[in-house]
Amino acid sequence: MVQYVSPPLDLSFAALSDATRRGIIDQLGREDASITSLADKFQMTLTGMKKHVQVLERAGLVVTQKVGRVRTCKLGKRGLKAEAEWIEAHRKLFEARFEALDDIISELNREGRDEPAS
Amino acid sequence: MVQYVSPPLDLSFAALSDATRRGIIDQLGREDASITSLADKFQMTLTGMKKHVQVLERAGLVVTQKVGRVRTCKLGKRGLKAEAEWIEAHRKLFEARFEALDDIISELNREGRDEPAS
DNA sequence: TACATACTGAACCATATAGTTCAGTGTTTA
DNA sequence: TAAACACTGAACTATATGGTTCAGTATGTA
Repeated sequence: MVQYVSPPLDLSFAALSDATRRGIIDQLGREDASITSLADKFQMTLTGMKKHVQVLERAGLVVTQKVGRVRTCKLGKRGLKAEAEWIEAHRKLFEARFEALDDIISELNREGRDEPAS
Repeated sequence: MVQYVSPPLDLSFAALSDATRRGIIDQLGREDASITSLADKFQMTLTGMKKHVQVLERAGLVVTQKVGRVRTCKLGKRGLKAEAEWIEAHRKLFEARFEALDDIISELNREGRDEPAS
C-alpha cells in the first residue's frame, strides 16, 4: 500500500479556515475542475483562485495535474483522516471535561459574569 | 436546552491551525489553567499566551473567567461538534469520489507527472 | 500564421498573526 | 502600607493571507 503522509495539521486546518476553500472542496466533491471554472464559480480572478488551490495543494487536500494548457484540480487521495482523528479525540476530551465539571460550571454561570459588555 | 451557537468555521479552523493552540486545548482537556501557567508550560510571554487564548475564545473553543487577579481558562461548552460534522461530511465526499474515479486516477498516475521537480 | 485561451509570476495593497517589550492597573499578601 | 503577582494594552517587528493588476508563456484552433 502506498503511504500518503499527511502534511502537518497546521496546513490543513489553515486551508479549511477559509470559506472559499471549503467551497472548492465541496465543488471538487462533485466533479474535477479547472482553475478557470473554479474562478468563474467563485467570482474571482484566475490568479486569486490559483493561490487558493495552491494552499489546498500544500495541505495535501487537493492534487492538480496540467494537461495541455488546462490544470485540472481534484480531491487529494489522503482525505481528511488525520483531521477527523484529531477532532474526534479532542471532542471526547471536551465531553469528558463536562461530565466531570458540570456542576462547577453551572455554579460559575450563576455567579456574576466577567466583562459584561465590552 | 441552551443553544450554543458556533462561531463560523473560519474562526475555529483558524484557531486549530496553530500547534500551540492545539496544545492549549490538549492541556485544558486535562485541567483548567490560568494564563500564567499556560505561558509557563508553552514557554511564552504572558502577553503572547493571552493572544492565543483570545483566538480560542473568539472561536468559542475556550471560555475564561477572571476571579481576583487570575483569569482561568477552560474548554468551551460548545465543543467541536460543528467542525466534526463538516469534516465527516466531506470525508465521505472524498471517499465517494475515489470509489467512482479509482481507475481514472490510477491511469493518470501512470501517465507522466506534471512539474517533476520544482 | 494569427488569435484566443489558460495559466503563471511578479508586484503591490490592506489586513491579520505570532511574537516581543514596556508600561501600566488591580489584587493579594507580608 | 509596601512589595509581589497576574494580567492588560499599546506599540512594534516580521511574516503570511487574500485579493488585485499587469505582463508574460504555452497551447489550441481557425
